[in-house]
Amino acid sequence: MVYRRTQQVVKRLAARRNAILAAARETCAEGGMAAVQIAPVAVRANVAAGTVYRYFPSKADLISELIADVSRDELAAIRRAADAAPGPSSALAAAVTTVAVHVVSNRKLAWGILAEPVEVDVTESRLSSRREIAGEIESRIDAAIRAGHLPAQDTALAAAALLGALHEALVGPMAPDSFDDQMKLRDAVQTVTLLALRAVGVMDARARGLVVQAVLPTKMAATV
Amino acid sequence: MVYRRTQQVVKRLAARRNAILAAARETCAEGGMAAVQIAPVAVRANVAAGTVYRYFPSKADLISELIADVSRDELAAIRRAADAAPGPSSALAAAVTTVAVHVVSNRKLAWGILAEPVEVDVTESRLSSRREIAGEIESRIDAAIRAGHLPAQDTALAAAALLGALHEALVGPMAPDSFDDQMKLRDAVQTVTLLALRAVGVMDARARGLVVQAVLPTKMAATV
DNA sequence: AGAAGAGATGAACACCAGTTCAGAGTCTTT
DNA sequence: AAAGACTCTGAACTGGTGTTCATCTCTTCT
Repeated sequence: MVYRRTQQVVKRLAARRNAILAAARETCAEGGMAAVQIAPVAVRANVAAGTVYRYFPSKADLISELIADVSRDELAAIRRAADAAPGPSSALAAAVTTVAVHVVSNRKLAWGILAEPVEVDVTESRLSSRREIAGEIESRIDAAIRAGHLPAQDTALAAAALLGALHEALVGPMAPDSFDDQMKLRDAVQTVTLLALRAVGVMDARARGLVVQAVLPTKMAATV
Repeated sequence: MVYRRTQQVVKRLAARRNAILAAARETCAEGGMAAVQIAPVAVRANVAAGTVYRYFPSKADLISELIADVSRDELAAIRRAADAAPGPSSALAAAVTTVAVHVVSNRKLAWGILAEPVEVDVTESRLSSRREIAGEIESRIDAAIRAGHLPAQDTALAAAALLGALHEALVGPMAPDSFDDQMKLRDAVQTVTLLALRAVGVMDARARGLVVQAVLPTKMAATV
């Protein structure tokens, strides 16, 4: 007898897989990576614990996919924002601002994806996630250098440093407990973006202008 | 009967405690925080596993003390370097360079202390460690501002961002696998220090001068 | 409708490092 | 020297979470 998956089943399987991933993402956004355990995620996705293993070989795989997923969305958002900017410097400012806004708006998730301790080994996917984002920033820095807006420099190191600055200032443990009102949040984003632009060599006066332009069009409540 | 600890015993107890902490530190420097487990540390310190619990109530306490210990040394080194500098800007440059050199020279340890996933909860001690170091950097930034060398700004956020940049660029997962030769290491330190100084608003030309001055006197092989 | 393949279930299992504690060893006092 | 107090030992215990698998349910094909 030849059993063949009907279209309906294929769809249901895909939906389940997505439901599990979505459940993991929501769980992470609410309680951080520590809360992403098989049992709770399964409950949230309306499946049994064992079912999770029919879709993901192990917890490490589940979390790796989660990280890749979030990372993909983030990268797309950065590209969108940067591509919409009028010039290389604005593009860089827009990229940086986008990252800043996203991480402050979704700190638990960002922290979980980026740095929060996990039992299983997810260093690989975290690394490639960082590489993707850093690569994008790096190419924007590079474009600005080629346009003569920035001094020549080690772009890889600069990109890494920029992201590190954003993360530590906005989502790390030292970041203010809560950016309660929109204004404080906006201030923090502006300050850090300004810092980042100056770091790569944008002149102070020019940087201020770029920051204002970059922050204005950004939906502050953006979801990662 | 009144039992009284003789001086010799007090000394031995203290020595043992130090031996355990030292063993933990060495273990962390070699294998990262993941390697800091009670059994291996006990073996290294030449005591039984149970003995560790006569000196530290739990693994969390042991690691917290380890973090505090390293942090204390680091803070002292930063102060020493900064205080020896001729002016506020040089002091800031010296402080940043010191951190940079220390973290690249001891990456496994730095990563373990700063950000590596741990089973137990050490967020508190990591937080205060960061606060101490960031506070020192912050006050140096503040001094430079008061001296009119830097524009006014949110110093707390700036200090956090600076440290984040150093960490991500030099010890994070994206940092080059190894700064094999002294020259590469020196280059990385210089580049990142330059980036950091520009971030807080030091003019590019001036920043370059400060970096060269700051890097020169630093023992590159410094131990944290 | 019924047989057979595929998917889902969830209780039971396995693993593993932190922690405990009864007994052995060491030091202090009389 | 002997008793009492403190310290050390390390094998056994514990707790919690990822993972498995015998069983059940659902789907496909004749």
